[in-house]
Amino acid sequence: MDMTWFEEMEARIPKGEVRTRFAPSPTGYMHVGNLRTALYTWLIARHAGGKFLLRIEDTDQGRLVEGAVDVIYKTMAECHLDHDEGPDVGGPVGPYVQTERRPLYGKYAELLVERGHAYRCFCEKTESEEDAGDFDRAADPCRSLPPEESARRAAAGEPFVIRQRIPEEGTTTFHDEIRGAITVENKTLDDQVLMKRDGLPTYNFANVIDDHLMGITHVVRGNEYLSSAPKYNLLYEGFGWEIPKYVHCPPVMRDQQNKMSKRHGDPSYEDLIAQGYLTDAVLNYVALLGWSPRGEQEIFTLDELREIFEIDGISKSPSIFDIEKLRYFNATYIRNMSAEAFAALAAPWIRRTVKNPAVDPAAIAPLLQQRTELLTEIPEKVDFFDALPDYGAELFSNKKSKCSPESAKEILTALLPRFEALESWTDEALRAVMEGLAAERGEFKQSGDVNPAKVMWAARIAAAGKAVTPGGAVEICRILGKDETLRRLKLGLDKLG
RNA sequence: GGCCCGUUGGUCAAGUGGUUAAGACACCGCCCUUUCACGGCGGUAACAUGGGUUCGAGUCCCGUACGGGUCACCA
Repeated sequence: MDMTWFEEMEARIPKGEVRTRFAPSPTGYMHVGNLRTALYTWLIARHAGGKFLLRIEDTDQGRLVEGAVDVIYKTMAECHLDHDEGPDVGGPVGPYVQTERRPLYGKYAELLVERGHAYRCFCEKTESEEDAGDFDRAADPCRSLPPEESARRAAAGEPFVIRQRIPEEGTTTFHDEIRGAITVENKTLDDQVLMKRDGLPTYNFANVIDDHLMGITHVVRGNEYLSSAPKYNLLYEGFGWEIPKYVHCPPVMRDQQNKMSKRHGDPSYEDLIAQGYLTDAVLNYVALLGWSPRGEQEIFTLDELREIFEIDGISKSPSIFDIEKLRYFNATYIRNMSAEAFAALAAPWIRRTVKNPAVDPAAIAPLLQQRTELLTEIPEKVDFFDALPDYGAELFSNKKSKCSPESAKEILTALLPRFEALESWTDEALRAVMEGLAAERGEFKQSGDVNPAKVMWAARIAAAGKAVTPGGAVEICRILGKDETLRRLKLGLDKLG
């Protein structure tokens, strides 16, 4: 074996900095759980001023999806999770696509065989999954094959897999950053396959090799790998490599029992965006799902998160994804935007139902900002600006403002000529007219102030044709414009007979 | 089944031997209010369970229950 090759590989590894990696397989979409793992991984690197790498794990050709890698790049960029090294930007420890790293793994497996930490197994492949679990290393004759014979049979072309040689006795302890030290007995570990019969590495083996060769200092991944961690450690020890820190994140659940899954119809990141959620709100929510900061603040920018993120704030137990709370975060993000930013964001959603070019979406947006939790609910909220809904006279009845169809008729009758006479069609003017009418009608509050409730209700119903609207009579009439408002008030009077 | 991990209100969660057991979402009530929202104030609601250790346990130890993960030549 050519030792200098291994030394060269070692020499490429950057030292003295925190390095983390996100290693998704290209499935065509981003799970919420994956997004959170990506975020935590990125935060750990950025908090420490280290490097964040992207590695594509595409060894499962069967699951390959066209364009899926682009989805990963696009999502990461959209979420501002920038990477320092990766397939697209290169880096010192490439290639960053697992299929391109294929030639590496066999060499390391052979090295392990030479050192006695792994061995060739020539046994027949077990076909059924049930039997596969029954592999008994004590009974495997290959485990104790003399090295010369093993090498001879391999050279003769006999097919084999390479298995890890787990010590029979003793225990292995590994350290998880979230839970602390965990010790297991070696006899409960199995001689897992490292290299498959087809010469390709298994996932676990490829991971160890790649993480080491890429200088990964913190291996951040799902809880499901917790029980294979001791085997990883034995592998690192077999190579004489430094063991990275493990951060096993608990899963994001859909309910008490089940992980979130596409199969159960749970939304992916892309689905959430399509449902009207904002990227920043999703990231903020997901950051707090399974991790908590020290104080009571909940709304954080990515920069703030990067400042304060600590691994020990990650929780040990699974978290249930609560769409209601995400909704709240989303609403908060919408409210906290500048009016201009919201107007720009809302405009296309307003235009879905408001086609009339005379109505300016920018005028409607301010009415919406405090009333929108999801962008997708905008179109139905503003549809009445485009076309007056078909409504019945009973809509004028309202207990709280003490309005009835009869009083509405009086009000509209009195309002029409005054609106017609209005020179300037502004909020102030409209308000003055309506409050003036209420005063004339003797509608006052206990405090003695004018109570325009009844007038406003009648005007708003006539103008909007809906019981619930964003904004009040004043704003709606102003946006509608004089001609359209007058037309609608007359129409209302018609309905009231 | 073996091994490993976990368990504070409906949900997210703080809490690291002494607290009236935070806070947020949701829910309910009140206030504000031209509808609906926003906002403000208040309320209901939790340490899975049984034993220890200790002057004192949500916090430490052991057992039990429940949940999850894993035990593939899948990733």
